[in-house]
Amino acid sequence: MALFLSTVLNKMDSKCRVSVPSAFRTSLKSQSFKGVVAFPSYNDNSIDACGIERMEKISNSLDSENDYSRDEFDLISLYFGEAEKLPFDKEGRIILPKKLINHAQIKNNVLFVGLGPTFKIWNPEHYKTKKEVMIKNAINKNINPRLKPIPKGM
Amino acid sequence: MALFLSTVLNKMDSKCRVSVPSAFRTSLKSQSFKGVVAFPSYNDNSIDACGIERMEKISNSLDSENDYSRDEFDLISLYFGEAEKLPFDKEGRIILPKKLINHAQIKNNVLFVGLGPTFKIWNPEHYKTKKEVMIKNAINKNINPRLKPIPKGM
DNA sequence: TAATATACCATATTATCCCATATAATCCCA
DNA sequence: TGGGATTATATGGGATAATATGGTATATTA
Repeated sequence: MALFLSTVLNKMDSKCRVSVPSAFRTSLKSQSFKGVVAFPSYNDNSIDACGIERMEKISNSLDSENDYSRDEFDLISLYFGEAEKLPFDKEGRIILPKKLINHAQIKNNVLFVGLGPTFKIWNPEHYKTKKEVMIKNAINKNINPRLKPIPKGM
Repeated sequence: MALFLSTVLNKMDSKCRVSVPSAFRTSLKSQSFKGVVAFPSYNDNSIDACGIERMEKISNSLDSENDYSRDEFDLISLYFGEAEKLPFDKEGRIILPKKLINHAQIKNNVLFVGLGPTFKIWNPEHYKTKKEVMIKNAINKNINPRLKPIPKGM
């Protein structure tokens, strides 16, 4: 499964094209669909994105035994309706649909932020704000910024 | 899993390249990504680093059953955004990104300090200070410098 | 035909490769 | 065990390739 790391700032042109960071493209190289799957985030004004494999896995899990609640099931279903397949062009760019641009209020600058199995696409200014809020919140609630997993076999 | 030991001092050149100590490279040899993953440390002005396997484990735990609260999840997400995949060149060097150089205030000298499953990259002068503080603190609190197994966390 | 989307080409910038060399570590055999 | 020979490592610089990004031409479709 793909692993997305780091933060990259790129530019969107007049045709709404943006280069997906080279490192992200490399992470996706082995997947069957050459591009990304993107949909509006429900938590904030950003775009969530990942490779097709992840969507296929989620799709399969919906179709077989799972312990999703009715509400969770409904929410996940919504994602599929709003998801877009965005293929790479020859230069490794995708075209951002108007809907997603509006949702994330993207102008010229586009920020790609790795989140492990997924990544987010932001208007950089909004990300800055969001980040500050997250850090402030963590300090307030005294959350230890320690990577707690390493669950087993580490 | 990799095991990083000992302390090595190397130099960063005008292109921000540094040799990763040969022993560290050997520890990483079996991993799929030929390089290191690095991110700013929250606790001090140093760079935390490890192999890709460790990040993959954490990433997988995010994407499957986990007991992270929403706040913890946000905070861990920040790690991925700030982490950088730094591949080895043919000579076993990595290129330190400006962001990390600034965070650790690295000039020419670069100190690699093994920490077991991870290692740290320091400006040697700052490490010296940090070390003195740690030792002083241990003496004050009368901590027994005995190595016991460390169950979890990093 | 107009409007839109896709493919194709050009280029500046940046990162990567490739080679050269000094130093340090290791080997190997007398 | 000593000490020269050999190999590995760290480091420097120039050549080469990849990336991001802009623009033009061709194809689609309304």
